[in-house]
Formats: sequence, structure tokens, C-alpha cells
Amino acid sequence: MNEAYEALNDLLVKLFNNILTYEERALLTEDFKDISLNDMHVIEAIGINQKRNMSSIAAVLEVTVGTLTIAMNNLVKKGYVKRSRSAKDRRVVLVSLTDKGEQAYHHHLDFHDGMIKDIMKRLDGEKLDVLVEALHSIQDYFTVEVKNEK
Amino acid sequence: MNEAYEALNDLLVKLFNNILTYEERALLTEDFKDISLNDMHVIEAIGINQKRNMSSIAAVLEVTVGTLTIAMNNLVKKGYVKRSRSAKDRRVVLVSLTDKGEQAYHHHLDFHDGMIKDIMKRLDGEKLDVLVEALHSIQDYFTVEVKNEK
DNA sequence: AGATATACTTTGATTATCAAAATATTTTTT
DNA sequence: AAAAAATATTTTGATAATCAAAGTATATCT
Repeated sequence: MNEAYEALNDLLVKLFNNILTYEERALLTEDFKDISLNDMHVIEAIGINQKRNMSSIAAVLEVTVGTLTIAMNNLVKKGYVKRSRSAKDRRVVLVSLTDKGEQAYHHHLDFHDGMIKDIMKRLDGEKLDVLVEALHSIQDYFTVEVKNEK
Repeated sequence: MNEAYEALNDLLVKLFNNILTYEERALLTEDFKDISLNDMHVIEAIGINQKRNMSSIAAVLEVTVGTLTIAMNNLVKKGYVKRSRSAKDRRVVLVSLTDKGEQAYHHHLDFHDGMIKDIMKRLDGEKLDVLVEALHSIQDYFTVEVKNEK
């Protein structure tokens, strides 16, 4: 086979298989070792300076609300998240980040920021554009081709 | 912020968070819906036309041998994998793929092949080189920068 | 031969996940 | 306004993935 094919295959397979492990290692350092990468993604989905209800967060994360309840119990217990009831509609549970939760949120953001800046540092403007284009292709592949197969 | 920064951030975050879900959807169709993406990666690690022992597979997958035993029990029960004892060293368990296991292996390979060809189709030779270079940068970032932080 | 090392499995615990049942509250219908 | 239906969330029961530590069988070393 073609050289580019081999290189792409090798790189993408490795990246796919390990990206979450990499992220986990990078993210769950000293201060935040009592939570999982999953928890971090829940924190990311809650967002800063806002209260969000369970259903909308579950939809973003593409998990059932039941699954999210369990994750949230954990995060509340560990002091990352606060729960409250909506006054308007008392069925609705509103969650928001505590100070500790906001720190974790920023830690995650900083990780992404560091990674992107590092990648940008290594590639000049034109190459960067190509990377963006290529990543779009990958995204397209998954959102168009793959979804249709299903 | 910079435009490329935003685009990269958006694309990488989405890809990171969803890549495994995408792969799972694409992979676990009709014929192979009784196994998980995880199982598929175990099958990939066993490989075709060979017998491998538990420890080496666990090392490749970066899980404990105990974890692998459980996955393997499942795959044997479902008919994807065969176990045998090494004649040389009777402590060693050798695993290999059954016909059904090899079919799954190829299905996985075909998925990767399809994806790579699709991406290549969309990018001309020069752009392809840039993509490969960029992916190397990402890999570098994780294997050098991140590991040192740990 | 006895002690130590190695390869693997088993056990007990935790986390993530889902579907379905249960609970509480709101909205709609009659 | 009471009853029925819908909605938001939690709880329950099951399964999968994971680890560390204990247990079992076999091989190697002294």
C-alpha cells in the first residue's frame, strides 16, 4: 500500500484508541484525582455560571437521565456540583458547579488550550488550514457516511 | 481568539469526545452486535493466524491480565476466541481467533480502511502530507509533553 | 527438595451504562 | 375541578469494564 495510507492508518488508529487514555492522564492530576474523565465531561457539560436541568445535560452527553443521576450523585458527594429545585417547575432539578467544580472546569479548559496552542506552534498558517480541513473531512465521514449505514 | 484556534478547538474536542461512539456505531452492525467495541479491540490485539498469550495482549491493551481474563471469557463463550495451553510451558494460556473471530477482525479492518480511503479521497497529495505531519504533532504532544507532566 | 518466581484466574469492590418501574409535579382533557 | 395524561427525575435490577489482591498451577533457581 501507499505510504500516506500506512501513516494515516497507523496514526489514526493509535489516536482513536488512546486519545481518552491520554486525556485522562493529562487531566486527572494531583488536585483532581478523585474524579474520572467521565466526571470531567459532565462538569464540562454543566458549564460555568449557570444552572442547567438534568434532561438537557443528558441530551448533550447522549446518556440516559438515569445514568446522569448516578454521575451527579457522585459529583455532589465529592463537592463539585450543587443541586436545587426549580421554583417555576418543581419537577425540574437544576445543577450548577461549586467553586471546586469551576476550578475543575478551568483545568479541563486549560488542558485543551495547551494542546491546541502546542499543535499550532508546530504548524504554520497554511498547514493549519489543511489540518482544519482534514479534521472536517473526518467529522464528515462519521456524521454523514457512518450515520447513513446505521 | 484566532479563527484557526476556534476551529481546531471545536473539531478536536468533538472528535475526542465522540470518536469511540462513532466507531462503535459504525462497527457493531447486524452481524456483530453481540460484542462490544472493547471486545473488538481485544480481537484486534489477538490478531490473525497466530496464538498469543494473555500477558502480552494485556500489555498491548494496557489493562491488567485479570481484566483481560474476563473479556476473554466472554469472547470464548460467544464463539470468537479459542483458548489452549502451551505445551512448552503449561502455565501459559494461548488464545487465537475462531473463524467468527477472524470475520470480526476483518470487519474492523475494513472499517478503518474505508475511513482512511474516504479521508484520502477528499485531500490531494500535498494536503495529505500535511495531515500526516499534523497528526504526528498531536501524537508527539501526548507522548512527550503529557507524559512528562505525569 | 524447597523456595521463589511466573502466568493466569478468581474475588470483591467501584464506576458506567441501560431499560423499566416508581415518584412527584404539571398540563390537558372532560 | 377532578381525572387522565404527560413530563422530569430518581430508583432498581442487570450487565460490562476495570483494578488490586488473593489464590492456583507450573516452572525455575539455589
